Amino acid sequence: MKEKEQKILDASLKLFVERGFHGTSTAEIAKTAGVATGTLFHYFKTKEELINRLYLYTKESMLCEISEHYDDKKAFKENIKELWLKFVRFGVNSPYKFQFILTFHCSPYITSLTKEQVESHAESMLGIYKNGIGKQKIKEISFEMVMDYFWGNVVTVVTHFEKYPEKLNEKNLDMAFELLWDGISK
Amino acid sequence: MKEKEQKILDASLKLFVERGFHGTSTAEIAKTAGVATGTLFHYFKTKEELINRLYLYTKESMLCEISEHYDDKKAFKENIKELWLKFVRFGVNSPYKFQFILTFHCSPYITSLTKEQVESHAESMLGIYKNGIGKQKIKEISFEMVMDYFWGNVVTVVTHFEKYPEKLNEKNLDMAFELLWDGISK
Amino acid sequence: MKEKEQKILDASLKLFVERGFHGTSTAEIAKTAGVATGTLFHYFKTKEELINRLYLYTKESMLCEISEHYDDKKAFKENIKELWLKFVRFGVNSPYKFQFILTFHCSPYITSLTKEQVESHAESMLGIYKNGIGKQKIKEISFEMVMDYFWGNVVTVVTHFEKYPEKLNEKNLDMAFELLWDGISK
Amino acid sequence: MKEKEQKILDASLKLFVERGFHGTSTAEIAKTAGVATGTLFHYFKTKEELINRLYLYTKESMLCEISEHYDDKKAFKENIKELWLKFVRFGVNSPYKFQFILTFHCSPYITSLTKEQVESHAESMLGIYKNGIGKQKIKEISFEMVMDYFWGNVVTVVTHFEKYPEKLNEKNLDMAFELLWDGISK
DNA sequence: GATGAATGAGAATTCATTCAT
DNA sequence: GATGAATGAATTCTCATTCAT
Repeated sequence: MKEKEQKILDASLKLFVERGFHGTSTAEIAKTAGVATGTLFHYFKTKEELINRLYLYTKESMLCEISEHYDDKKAFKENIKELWLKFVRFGVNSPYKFQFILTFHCSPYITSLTKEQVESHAESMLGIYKNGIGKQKIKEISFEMVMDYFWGNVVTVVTHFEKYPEKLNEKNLDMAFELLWDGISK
Repeated sequence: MKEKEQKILDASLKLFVERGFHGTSTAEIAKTAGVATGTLFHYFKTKEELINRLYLYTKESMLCEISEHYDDKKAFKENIKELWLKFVRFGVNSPYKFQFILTFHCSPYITSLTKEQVESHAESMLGIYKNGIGKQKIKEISFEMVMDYFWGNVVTVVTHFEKYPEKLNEKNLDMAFELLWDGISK
Repeated sequence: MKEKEQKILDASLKLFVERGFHGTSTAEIAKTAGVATGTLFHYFKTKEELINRLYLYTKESMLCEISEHYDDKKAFKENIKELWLKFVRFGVNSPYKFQFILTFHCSPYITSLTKEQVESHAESMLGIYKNGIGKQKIKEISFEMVMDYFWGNVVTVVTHFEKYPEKLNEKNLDMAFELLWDGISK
Repeated sequence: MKEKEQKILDASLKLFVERGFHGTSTAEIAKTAGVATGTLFHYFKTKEELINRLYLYTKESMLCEISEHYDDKKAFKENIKELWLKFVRFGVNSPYKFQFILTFHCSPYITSLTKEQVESHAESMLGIYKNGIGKQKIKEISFEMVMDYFWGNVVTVVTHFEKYPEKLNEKNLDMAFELLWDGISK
């Protein structure tokens, strides 16, 4: 990716999260990125294309950092905790990207075409779920509920540590995971 | 409250949730409410005042429906479940108001002055928390964490049942609460 | 005139002078006058009618205070000084009315119909002029020039004493008149 | 200065003089200037900035044309007449600029910051005044009064010749100056 | 007479987008 | 590729005027 293109993505990530899509003008993005407005439209045909490309970029960033593989040698709880930790760490380390995905996942600016382009984290979760059910480790609740609960928990925890950064340490992370685990495990 | 004022609040609640603050024009709000644009500005000096008054209104609506009292005769778990249910039911019955509070609670359009005007639900939660800790019913985690976890759980559950309305029944509500309870209880 | 009608005239005189015609809203006039907007439009069909009636009112006020008669017994200079003094005193004592006439005499809001309704001070001036020319007291310059010079002088003097109110005394008034007199007299 | 910027200044000069600040819409200015409304706001951030920049521009125009130097070789009267003529000629040749300065010099739209940026014509006048007093050529009246009288006279004369353009000739200009000179000289 | 809620055309200003350089 | 002047539709907000009470 060209340097200016990257700068535009970075600037718009920050601004879209802080002020929303309609609250951010392309002029501001260009200014923040240190380029001319014409340059922005050279790389991104429209503002909508910009936010869609930004969505692809952030989602890829996240999936890249997650990319876990279920490890049969480890205990089931370890496997799920590892996945959980990866999401939480991504959220804590890349708060803008995390918040962007959170905010714009359901927004009308992200076309369904874009959404199709990113494989969801559902697949890896589905494996874990089936395994957990099979081994009778987790309660018999629907896959959708577990998915939503897992993700909701990640969001809650990331948001919490963003509010109270001084609380972010291994012990509290472990405790936070136990809240999730004790909730879903048998 | 005057009839037209109410219609404007209703219309803006819907539109702000669906399209965001900057994504909704005052002309659209007025049209949806069935009044002239001038009328909107007769009741609300600026668009910002409108969203702030809307915030006060929705928050009051919620607190009005929650307004629980801790009942010593009931078991601790019953008490906390009742509070949880009230929030979830509010979210399910008033999805726009619930989503509005969720989206705009942290938005820069809501002034701190407005936020001061609504007593948070923290107070009732604090009573329950202390009681739970005292009776050694809940894990020894910080109050802030319990608060965030409780609220995050409510959000997750409401969102889930909005996605899958056919799943909304007593049994699934109970199961959803158990996810929370087993997480935070000793 | 009804009390509220008078209050509206007073309020609009002040506001039109301070902020101009378009810079003053009827709502502000009503508020300053202590009446409802509807009341303003009860007494004055339109904003334009208001400023036209205000023009008639201020012009009448002035002409009423001027209303001089040429006195053959007095010296020619005395006669003209008396007229000059009356204008200057009106300007100093009723600065809003004076400024209003000054500003709106040539404005497009005052219809020619309105202007016709007020006899100008030209008539009395014409008498003086002819007399002055006849007695060979004043230079042989056109009537129009004398008129404009006389009136320009009044405006200059009134404006000057408004800027430096501490200088307003008999001596300085006399000196100011001499500037005019020595200019136009032979 | 860019071509479109100049066209906007020219158009607003005409319209502000003819209809006043609030009586002129930015849309009209843009239309008259032959540019889009957006272009106006590209060069002038607000309507207020426009009128302030216009004030600087007109005042500079005038001072540029005046820029006299007292010439000791000439008679005192000649010197003062030359200055007077320059002002009158500016007013006659640039009636819009002259009227604009006249109307907006005391208006609240022109910020004091703007006024500071233009050196007044007072300085050259002060030199003439001191010289005149010193040579016992002019009456012993305050500097402020002479200033106001001189300027008031210029305004009167310019306005008069605008009303009666057919009267504008050397002879009448001389006569008009004599009105001023005989007024202030000993 | 007096009120002020209601109206909608019009005001100043913003902004995504284009295009000549 | 890069720039930023230029555009005009859309936005927030104002205001003269009306009319039911």
